[in-house]
Amino acid sequence: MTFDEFKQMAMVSMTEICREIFHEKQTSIKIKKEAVAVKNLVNIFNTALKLSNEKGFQTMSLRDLSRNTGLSMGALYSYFTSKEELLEIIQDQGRRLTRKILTRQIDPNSSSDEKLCTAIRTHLYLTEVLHKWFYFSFMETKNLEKKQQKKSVEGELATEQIFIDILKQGNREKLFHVENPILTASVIKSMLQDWYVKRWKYTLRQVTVDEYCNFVIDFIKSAIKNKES
Amino acid sequence: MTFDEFKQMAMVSMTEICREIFHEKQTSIKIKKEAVAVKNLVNIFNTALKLSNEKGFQTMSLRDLSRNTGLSMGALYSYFTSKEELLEIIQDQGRRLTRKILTRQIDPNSSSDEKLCTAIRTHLYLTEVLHKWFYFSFMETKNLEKKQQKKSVEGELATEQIFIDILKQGNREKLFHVENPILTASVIKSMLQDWYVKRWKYTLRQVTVDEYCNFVIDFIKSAIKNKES
DNA sequence: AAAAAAATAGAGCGATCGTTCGTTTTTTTT
DNA sequence: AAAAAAAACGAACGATCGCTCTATTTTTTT
Repeated sequence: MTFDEFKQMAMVSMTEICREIFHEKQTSIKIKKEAVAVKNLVNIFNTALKLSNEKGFQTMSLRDLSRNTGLSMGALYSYFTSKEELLEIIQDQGRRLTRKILTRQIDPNSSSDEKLCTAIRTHLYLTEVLHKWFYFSFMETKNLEKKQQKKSVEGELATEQIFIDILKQGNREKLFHVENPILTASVIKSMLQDWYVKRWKYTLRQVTVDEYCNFVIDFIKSAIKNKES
Repeated sequence: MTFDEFKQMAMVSMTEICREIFHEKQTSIKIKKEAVAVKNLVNIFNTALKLSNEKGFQTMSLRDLSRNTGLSMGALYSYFTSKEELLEIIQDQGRRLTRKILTRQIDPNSSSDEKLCTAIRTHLYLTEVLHKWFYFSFMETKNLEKKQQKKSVEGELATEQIFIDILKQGNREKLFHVENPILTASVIKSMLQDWYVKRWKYTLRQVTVDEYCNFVIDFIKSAIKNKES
């Protein structure tokens, strides 16, 4: 799957998930018609992400959000009951999308070597498409309430576990030689994270997502490949 | 130098720098006596860092800061002219300390191999001791005004340049084989960053700074060492 | 096209924010 | 110990925050 196909898939999923949210949050959302609700939800989420990435969610006032979405204060509060809830919905929406796409991509019957490449590529493509959400999620986690914070941590550790499992499989297959799979997965994840956290740096240096992807795969493989075979 | 020695050095530098700030910011600071000023500045900075790391600088109100430092609102405003300025002073203070310590440690006449180890170790020790500041700086950069943001970016790129230079020296000395020193330095930096950004994860897994340090050095070396020699 | 329902608008509320400033307390000097 | 200087105090101010609620506009149904 190329990056452009990936991008399109994510876009479709975005409105899909807004439709899901509309049906699940009937108690919070005062709007009756799906078409209206979904259209405005997409607008609200995208605008909130844009503003939050510029100056942080806390600093973004709902009047900012009102001005930038073109919706009045009253209209906004037809889609969520509090600013806190908006934060939670956005986080939740991103987690759904991530899970939906990640599990779809990795073929469980492939070799550790292939799995590693696919996992890295998928993760980078995903964070490239959903850059704003990942950056937002990364920055705002500590502002969530404890319960939501826990979900965020679980999501993070789950992603890491995927890499731990791949590395262990690689050890069994004698393709990799990894003494400490946990720390290795940690540093792999830190490299993937850098792509969306320090996005400005790579934009500045005109590094594309495919270039970065290939570089990271080569770097990791030369660090962990089994030299005895 | 062991980690404990390193820790003590940073503590001394902390009050040193508060003394510097006191003398330079005479226009902002209304306090006359150095001893009083330095004592309270240290208190204010440490408390502000603590609160900011819990809930973000923007969310921390000056009444929070007042309560936690034991100083009144009026007293606080004897040490800075605005909340914005406080943010800038803290950022500036951290940058000074980083520069002061990093340049002190690396011996320009050593081999690339040694330099790499020293740079990694020093960076990790430094971020361990000044964890709160590094985390704060990382999280709050986007809330600075453009001019201060630029300083922050410059600091980041300067640190990265240190690694780029070491890698290039390693290529010349035939100790390393690094095709893309810029991207390699980038991912090295991302691993070092993970230590203070995802501190909770390593605390949870009971990984010490020395363990992480040794692991990262091994990982990087096995990725970049010249296999033809 | 009139009536009903749905959606939006935006002024207004109490709370809290950053900041100021006259007063009080503490420290230093005489 | 009295006078002067330095430091700390904390109530008060205007601005802005999240949020609500009624009036108005838009859309749908009859």
